[in-house]
Amino acid sequence: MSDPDQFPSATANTSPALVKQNLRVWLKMLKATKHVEATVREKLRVEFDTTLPRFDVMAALYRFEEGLKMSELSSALRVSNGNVTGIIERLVADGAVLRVPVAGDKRAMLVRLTHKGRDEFAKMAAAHELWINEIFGGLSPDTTARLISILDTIEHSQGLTPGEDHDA
Amino acid sequence: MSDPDQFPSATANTSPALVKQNLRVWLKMLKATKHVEATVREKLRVEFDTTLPRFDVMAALYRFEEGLKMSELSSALRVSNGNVTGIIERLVADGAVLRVPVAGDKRAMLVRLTHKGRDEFAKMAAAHELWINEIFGGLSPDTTARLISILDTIEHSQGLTPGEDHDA
DNA sequence: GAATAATTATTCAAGCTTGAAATTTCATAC
DNA sequence: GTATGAAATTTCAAGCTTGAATAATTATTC
Repeated sequence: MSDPDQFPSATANTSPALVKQNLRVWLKMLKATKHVEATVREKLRVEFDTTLPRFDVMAALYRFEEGLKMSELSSALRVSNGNVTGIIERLVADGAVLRVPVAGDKRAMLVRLTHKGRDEFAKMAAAHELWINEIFGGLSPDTTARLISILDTIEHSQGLTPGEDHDA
Repeated sequence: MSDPDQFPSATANTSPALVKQNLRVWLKMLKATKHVEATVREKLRVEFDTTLPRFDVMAALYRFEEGLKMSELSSALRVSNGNVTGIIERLVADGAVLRVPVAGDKRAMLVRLTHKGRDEFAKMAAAHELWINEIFGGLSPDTTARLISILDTIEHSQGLTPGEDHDA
C-alpha cells in the first residue's frame, strides 16, 4: 500500500493560500464530474429513454446474476433504503427486474434482472463504455493511472463521517 | 495553452484494455466526488440545517452583491430554470434572499442575498473551506496542481453535447 | 416462551431536478 | 400600431433523494 500522493504534514493545517488551492481543486473536480455525468444522463435519456439512477441499479444487479437483497442493493449504491424501493418499483413495472422472496426470511426480498433487463442493460453498458471512452480517451495511460492514484488518496482521506468508508 | 495531458492519438479509438481503464478511472472519479459531496451535504445539514443546493445558490449570489437575474443564476449553476425558482422561493421565505424587479424589464427578476443571507453564508463558507481542506489537505501542492491540469483536459474533452461548455 | 432488541423493507413528507408547456413581456418587422 | 418571434419566468408532471417513522419479521436474552 504505497501512498505517493500523501503529503507529509498530512491533515488540515495548511496556509491560507493552500486552503484556497484545495477549494479550487475541489470545485474543479466537482465541475468535471458533473460535466461527465450530465453527458451520460442526456445520452441515456435520448438514446435509451432511461435515467442514470435506473442505469446504476441495473449495473449493480447485472454484476450479481443471483440477485441482491434490497438492503444489499442500497448499500452497494450508497443510497437510502427508501430510494431503491421506488426505482425498483418502476423497473419491475417495466419488466426489467423481478422480485423473489428469500427462503427462510419473510422480511427480505431478492431483486434481480429479468432476461429482458439483462439484454437491455448489456446494450446500454456497451454504449456507456464508448461515451466514457470518448471523454477519457484523450488521457494517456500514465495520466489515468496517476489520476486513479490521486483519487484514491482523496477517497481515503480524513474528514469522512458519512459511512466511514475504507473499503475497495 | 499547454496541454500536457492530451494524449497524442487523441479521441476515442483505443484498445479494449484502455477502454476498460477509462471506465475504471471514471467510476473512481465519480466515487471520490460523491464521497466529498456526501460529506459536505451532511455537514451542511447537521451544522447549519441547510442543503447543498441552497448553499450553491447562496454561493453564486454572494459573488454578485448587486444580484443576479433568475436566468443568470440558473445558467451560472448549470441547472434548469424551474429548479432555481423553487430554491429561491424557500430562501426568500427564510429571509435569506430578496427579489427586486428589474427597472425597464417587467419580465426579469433580480435576486440577491439579504444582509442576513450574507452573514449566514459567510459562516457556512468559512466552515466549508475547512471541511474541504481536511479532505484535500493530504495532497501536496504539486499533486493538486497536477489534478487540476488533468481535470481541465477532461472538461475540455470531446463527447460533450450538454451545454457545449468551453468556458473558464 | 416472553420480552427486548436488531434487521429488513416500505411509507411518508419535504425538497431537489429535469424537460416541456404556458405566461408574460419585450423587441422587431411590416 | 399590429403581428410575429424572442426572452424571462413560472408552472407542471414525473422521477430522484433523503432521513425519519412505521410495520413486519427474526434474533437474542432472560
